[in-house]
Amino acid sequence: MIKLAIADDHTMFVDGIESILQEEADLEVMGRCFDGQEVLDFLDKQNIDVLLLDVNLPKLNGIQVCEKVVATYPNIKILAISMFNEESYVTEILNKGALGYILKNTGRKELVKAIHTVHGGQSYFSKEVTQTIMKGLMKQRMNTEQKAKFFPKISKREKQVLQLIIEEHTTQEIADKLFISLKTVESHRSSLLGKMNARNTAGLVRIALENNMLD
Amino acid sequence: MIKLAIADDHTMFVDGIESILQEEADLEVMGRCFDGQEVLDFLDKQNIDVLLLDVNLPKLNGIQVCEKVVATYPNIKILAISMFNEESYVTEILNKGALGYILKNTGRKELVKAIHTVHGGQSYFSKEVTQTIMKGLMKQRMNTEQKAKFFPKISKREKQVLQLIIEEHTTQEIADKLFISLKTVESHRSSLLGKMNARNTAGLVRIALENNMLD
DNA sequence: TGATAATTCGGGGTTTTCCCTAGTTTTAAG
DNA sequence: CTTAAAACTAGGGAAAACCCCGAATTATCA
Repeated sequence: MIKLAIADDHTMFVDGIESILQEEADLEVMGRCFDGQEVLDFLDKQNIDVLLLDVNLPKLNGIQVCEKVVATYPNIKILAISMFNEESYVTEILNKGALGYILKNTGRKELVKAIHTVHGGQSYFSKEVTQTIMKGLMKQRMNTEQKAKFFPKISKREKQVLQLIIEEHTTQEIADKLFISLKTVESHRSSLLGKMNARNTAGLVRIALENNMLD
Repeated sequence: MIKLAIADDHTMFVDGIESILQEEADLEVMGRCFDGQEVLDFLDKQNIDVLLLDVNLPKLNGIQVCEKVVATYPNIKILAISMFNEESYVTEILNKGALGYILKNTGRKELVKAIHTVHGGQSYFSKEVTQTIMKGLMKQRMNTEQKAKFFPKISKREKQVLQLIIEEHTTQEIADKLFISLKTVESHRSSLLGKMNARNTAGLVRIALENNMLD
């Protein structure tokens, strides 16, 4: 008997998964959690084998939850479930110790298979996710310059500049606010364009907002 | 016995709903559709009472599907189901003839209740959705000046330009794409800045993304 | 300690965006 | 049907953003 917990903020979805899994004789859903904090509280009291974890959770997101769970309960296998086949999501949560990553458009058979695979200690990915991971591996073979384009690691100062750009401040205004030269801010802008692989300010703002790069 | 069909592109979600509804004696799921076209094809062959319709469907979206279904099969009650409590979604699909609108974070009890209510010809909304509708009504009571400030009505052309700006195209590129002059696009940009109360491109993108002004 | 990244700044230039004005066409309302 | 508002079109000039070059100092991490 594999003991499970489901963490997703969409009740209907949790209900659905639970119904599906009830029909499996060797699977038992022990708990349902609707945000990241609930997951941690639940694991405090209950022991489980596999955690079905949505990447986009309120309060603590799936990545943060995954990190904490892996650190505290290394025996729990984590299967990430998400609407989005986003490389950043996939790589981040896998780096934090999740064993599998499946999309919400996978069928019941594949879901059950994924749970069994992960429970056995092996990793499992949806077909689409595998492609995404492959793409990620390709990038790792690239040199640092190219890598930087795909994995935006922006510095503290760059983040400040980015924040002010998004708040509609001009380069001159940003320079005044940060007590640095106009040219320095331009330099940071240029770095941001390169790192985030954006062509202009519009891209900078879009990518920053879409990837929640602000605090 | 209420005959149902489910239209949603996330298999896992459809499976879940189906499992939930199987436990209800008086509900029967007749069909599952994964995009808008499938819904229309299915209704050609099969007669149902209630259609559970996701707003964000591939090929034909839920709003388009709703319009067609209401026109062709006026007896079918439509219950919209969505991840998003977005006013534009809610009002649009209700205008097209949907009877109810519930979010995917509503529980199984409420789902079943919503189906019964809609089947009886009455409308049903999630609590959050009701608030959204209320907010919408409040807006209608405002004068045009206030409305413009908070709810910028941008024209068709302006929307096209805005979309392309967000996709990082320059003014020249946009002009070429739309077969109009550089100066005309600049003019549209200027109008957008005024209507959306933005100071520059960064603000344009931020406001557009935060308010879901794109299709 | 030694390489790497971050932060700072400058010159000099091109490209893009922004502002103001203004004509024509389309739409909506009286 | 007339008229006003809006949408769409555009030009010239100013401001801002972007690019390529180079370079110094300071942090950081292996």
